[in-house]
Amino acid sequence: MKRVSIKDVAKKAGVSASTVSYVLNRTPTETISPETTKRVMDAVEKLGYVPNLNARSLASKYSNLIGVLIPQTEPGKEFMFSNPFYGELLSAIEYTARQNGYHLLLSGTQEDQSYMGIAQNRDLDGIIIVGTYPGENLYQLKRLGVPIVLVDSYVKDKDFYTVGIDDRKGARLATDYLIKKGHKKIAFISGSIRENGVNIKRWEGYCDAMKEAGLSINEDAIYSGNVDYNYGLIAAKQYIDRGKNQTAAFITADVISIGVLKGLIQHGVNVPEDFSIVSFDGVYLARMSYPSLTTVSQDIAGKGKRAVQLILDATGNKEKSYTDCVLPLRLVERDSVRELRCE
Amino acid sequence: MKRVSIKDVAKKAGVSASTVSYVLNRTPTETISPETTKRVMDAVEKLGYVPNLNARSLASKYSNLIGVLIPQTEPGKEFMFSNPFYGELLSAIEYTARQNGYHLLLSGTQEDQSYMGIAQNRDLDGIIIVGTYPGENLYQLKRLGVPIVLVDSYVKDKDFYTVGIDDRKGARLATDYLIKKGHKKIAFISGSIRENGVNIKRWEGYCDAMKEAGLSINEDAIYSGNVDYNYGLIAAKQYIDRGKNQTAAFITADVISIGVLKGLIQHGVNVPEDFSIVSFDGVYLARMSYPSLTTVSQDIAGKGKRAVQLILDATGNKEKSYTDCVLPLRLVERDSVRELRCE
DNA sequence: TCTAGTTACTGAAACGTTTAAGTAATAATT
DNA sequence: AATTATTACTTAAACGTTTCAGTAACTAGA
Repeated sequence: MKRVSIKDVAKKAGVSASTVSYVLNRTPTETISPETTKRVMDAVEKLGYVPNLNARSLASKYSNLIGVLIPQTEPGKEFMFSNPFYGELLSAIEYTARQNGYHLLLSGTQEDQSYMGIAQNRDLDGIIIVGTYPGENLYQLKRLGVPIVLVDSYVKDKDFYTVGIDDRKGARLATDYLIKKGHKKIAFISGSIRENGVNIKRWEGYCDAMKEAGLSINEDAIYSGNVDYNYGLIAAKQYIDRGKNQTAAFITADVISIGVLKGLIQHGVNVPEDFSIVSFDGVYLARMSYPSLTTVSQDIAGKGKRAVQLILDATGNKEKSYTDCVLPLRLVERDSVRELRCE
Repeated sequence: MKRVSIKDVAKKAGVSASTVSYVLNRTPTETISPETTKRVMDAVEKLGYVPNLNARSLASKYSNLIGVLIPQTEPGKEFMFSNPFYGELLSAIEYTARQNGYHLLLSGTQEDQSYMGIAQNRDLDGIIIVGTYPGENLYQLKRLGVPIVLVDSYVKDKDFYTVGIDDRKGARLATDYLIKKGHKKIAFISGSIRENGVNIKRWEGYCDAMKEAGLSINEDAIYSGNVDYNYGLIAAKQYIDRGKNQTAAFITADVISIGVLKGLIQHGVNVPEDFSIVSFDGVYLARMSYPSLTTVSQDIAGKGKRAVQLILDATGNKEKSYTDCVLPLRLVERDSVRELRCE
């Protein structure tokens, strides 16, 4: 299966290989006559020539490839996407990249693992890392000298671009909403609360709101586990076991909320009649459930788009603008919250 | 940002570049002494050398890259993954690939678009194409001479490997189940019914079951649209508008079912009390809903795994075994079906 | 008319690997 | 002791591009 190379095109067009390259890349410093251009393009067409991007990237240090690292949420398990948020984000990244002639090199990551092998390998033009934490495996990547975009990370380092949201404010928005609706005993249900992670920010936002409203935060109102459906089931069970001491919850991810919803119903607790939920993310799932979820909705598509654009801009040598990108949030009211009348 | 190359390692270890290459690739025909091996490995370690896979693949025609093409379900829209099935499948593919030292080159596809540009570019070791239809853009790819795995396609061509399920049998399984539960008027709700697609097979399976049971298929029991949540809402509305003439439905995708579920509830039709649903796929979503869905469940993880393995085996020159891979199905009983007592 | 500039190319090195073929030293066979 | 094998390497070509540094022909300026 002989592949057609630039030399074949050159021969057919009766020019040198470099001329073909110049024609194809419209290098602005070179001047090629219209007739030659046409002859080359005809040959390209006729032979069905597609440049080999491996060779191009080897020669030019420019690969049209963006690496995307998404955490493997359950180590050892097959499903990287136990949270649909990742799928939607990836989808937006892929779409934007493709619109701009880029492709994606996708890899799941475990935290203990070096990112280097994945990243150094192929002269990537940029790397998008989702939800990572500070650590050596991350800082190593700086050596590559390519733009790196951190999505949803609280890593403080000027060498990285970031795309995120104001998690603290968002959590506050959610909690305030419940308070406004008359709730006083509000649970906090989230994934694991780790330093420099999004959940700790959301926890802070929750505390902000509670404190400002003069409400106390009881130990037994705090639930923390994995960010997945199963944990939602577990949290619901715990809520029952602990004695149903809250009338509402702020839940930091829609997937968890869906699990909680299911768990509660199984135990005869109805949402929103008996229990109100405001959650976070705004994935598609949030509108699919019954009742649908009132949630702090992120612009997930915007997040992916921005991440790619930051890399494109950085590659195109534009000034490092928007180096930290904070996207807006809005609370979407749906059906999972009941207004509590004052007793 | 000087990258360290094989020559740097060679110099440091006091050997030639080819020796380093031989050490690293454990080429079986070459013999390298233990001492040299150690010296090279030490140098690699010390310099933090990682081979450039672009160069490797240029020289060796072997890239450790698998291309994955997933249909962009809604052209022009950002979400390639409007059906969570794709996310789960991709996830399994990624995991298996990574376990074997491969990475994924991901691209969404529109049907009218040539696959060539995406695929020829980078000396892929194999290509996995999800849910495609016969067409020139597909057959062109044969020229590349790399193994191609078609997932969920009814393309008859011995040059492709396939991984799929028996859609017809699965649909029959679903419909039979409803019939066994006493239903006689059973709707068929699916994505667009196209030649050589999965939906036409599922339609056939539905017909098989109905015919065998001596049940008639009414025009107004057939619903066809997109494979997404929104279409489910629409179908539910149509069901109401057409006069609620069925007691149950076989729905060909869980996402659609979720939409139908929601649409019905909004119109006061309860599942399973007033209407029963058996659907297809077995995505996570199916257990998350309320009521959870009785569904014909595929081994999605197995599908992804098999697809990757077929490529690995083909690359490793093993005999073309399992060239057509049909994975098992099973009906998972959950809460969306009610038994109809005979009247 | 001579020099300097411009236009439209070409030649060849370079990118970082792999791998076929070659070589020198030592070991085994006759 | 001479020949053949084996071991442990090295050399150099090749993979398919890009791009720097020419170069030849023509044009413009003095």
